Amino acid sequence: MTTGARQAGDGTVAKALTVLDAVAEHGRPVRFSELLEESPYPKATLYRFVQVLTQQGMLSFDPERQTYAPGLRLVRLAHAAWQASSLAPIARPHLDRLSRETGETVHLAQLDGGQVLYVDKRNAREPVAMYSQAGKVGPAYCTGVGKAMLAHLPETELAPVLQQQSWHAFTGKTITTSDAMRHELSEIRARGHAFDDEEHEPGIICIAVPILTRSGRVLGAVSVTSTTARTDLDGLTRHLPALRAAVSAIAGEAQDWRFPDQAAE
Amino acid sequence: MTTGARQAGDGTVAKALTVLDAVAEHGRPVRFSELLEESPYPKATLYRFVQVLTQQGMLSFDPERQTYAPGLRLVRLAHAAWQASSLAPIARPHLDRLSRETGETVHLAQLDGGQVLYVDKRNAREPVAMYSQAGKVGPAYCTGVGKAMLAHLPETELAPVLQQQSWHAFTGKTITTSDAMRHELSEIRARGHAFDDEEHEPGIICIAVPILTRSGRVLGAVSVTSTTARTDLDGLTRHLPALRAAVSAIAGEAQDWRFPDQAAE
DNA sequence: AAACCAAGTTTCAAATAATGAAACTACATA
DNA sequence: TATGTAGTTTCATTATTTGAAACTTGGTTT
Repeated sequence: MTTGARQAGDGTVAKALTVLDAVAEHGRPVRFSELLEESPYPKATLYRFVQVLTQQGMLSFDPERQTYAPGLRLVRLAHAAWQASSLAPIARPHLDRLSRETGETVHLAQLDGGQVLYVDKRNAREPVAMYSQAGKVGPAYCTGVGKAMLAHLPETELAPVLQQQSWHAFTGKTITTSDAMRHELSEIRARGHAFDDEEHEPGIICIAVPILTRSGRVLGAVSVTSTTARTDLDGLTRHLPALRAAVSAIAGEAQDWRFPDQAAE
Repeated sequence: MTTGARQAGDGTVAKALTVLDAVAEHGRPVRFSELLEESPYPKATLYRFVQVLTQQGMLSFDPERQTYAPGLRLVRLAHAAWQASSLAPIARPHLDRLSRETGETVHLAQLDGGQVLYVDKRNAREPVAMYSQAGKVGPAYCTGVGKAMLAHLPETELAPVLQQQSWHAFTGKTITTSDAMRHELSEIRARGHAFDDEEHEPGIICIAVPILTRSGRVLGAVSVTSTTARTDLDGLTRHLPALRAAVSAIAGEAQDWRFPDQAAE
């Protein structure tokens, strides 16, 4: 095994994906020269990567502007990813109903690498959503869905995750230490649901419930979000029955469908 | 010496992406052996590809069941792609409005490699089971959005695309030859909008309008879909004003956003 | 108009990574 | 224990990638 300086020289595919990331991170069409500035690769090498990726549909090239953007092949792949590796397809009808019943914003999230990945979402007003809203990641330590999931992680998984958190104080109410979080998590465990009391964004509050397998393994979480202008934490608890109903329906179907028990790793 | 131009054997990256596609197409976690069966590559080679892709986060591996699924990095990239290179973010409010006004299913599509890629969708108030979801691909020659876009393709792009079509007769009304299609396309061009008269699915009809730049380049298309049980082609034309309004709004914003006259920001 | 410049594209020998048959391991089943 | 199946590793061979530099293109300055 090559320890020490692990250069990017350990795989052509890896390097090409680096370039893909670079384009994606811009969020706007990018010029070749812009990529070149940030790239560790020489002109000709980067040029070839960009050519291959474009030819493969992973990037799209606008010949008028001479700019590169993420390609439509990625959109296609996304559909598959969303279908296959998330709870979203199972949860869809239940989120729809929850959204109708509560009239509030609804989130479905899963835990990934210590972060919260929003896998699906219903807006307070719009009844239909796409995977477009998946792919957004957020902090685990200051969101309702994040804390709901952390509360049910076994210690061996929880410890490293807590270590990864940035503990940035987004608001005055953000929990910013591991110890405080462990206390909060035990309360959430006892209570069965988590709140986000403006810990991430001022004025935004939510109530969240974890999706668990029968054996207690965490699959994800669902939350109902509102604003302090419209209600308060107590007010949110009136959505609990609907929230619990949705979560247990999702858990039941997920169990049958795809997540037989036993933890990984 | 350049060997005879063979198929996709022209790059490691391309081959790896092929593997990605294979996993994505399954729509469920796949075993290594399943991939091996379909793969043109020998065991060791495929194994290395899968290893690299997993290590890179493009695939995720479930060690319990020894299965591969599309990975989280892919979800993130895909989100970026959807945001940056599709019309969806621009079109969103307009699709919402069109959906409200018509009460029917609304599709936003783009052309990708001779196929129709549905990049966004709004369901009808009465949901009808249908073959289309955001991120899915469909045939260009027998869908309203597909024909609307083909009608405005320059000849140099149209010819190869027509050659790629399968011309499978999904229904008795499907157009199944290039010549018939060229005639249909000229009618669509003259008329300004395309119909799908049960050419893809029995009972499903739609009206579609292309999204064009000022210079006439095709960006995408929007359609309003209904069923023969509820209306007919003439009936669909009453949605034309709303459809045109949505399309021209999208075209206008797309022009500003994606094709600015000056690089700014 | 000529000179210049910047961005993008191509070349080619050297360096490197990919290849794949076969051997090996792990685990399940007879 | 024997046998089969799925997954993993090895390593000499082969093909691909690499990147400095030269070249092209299109636009701007002198």
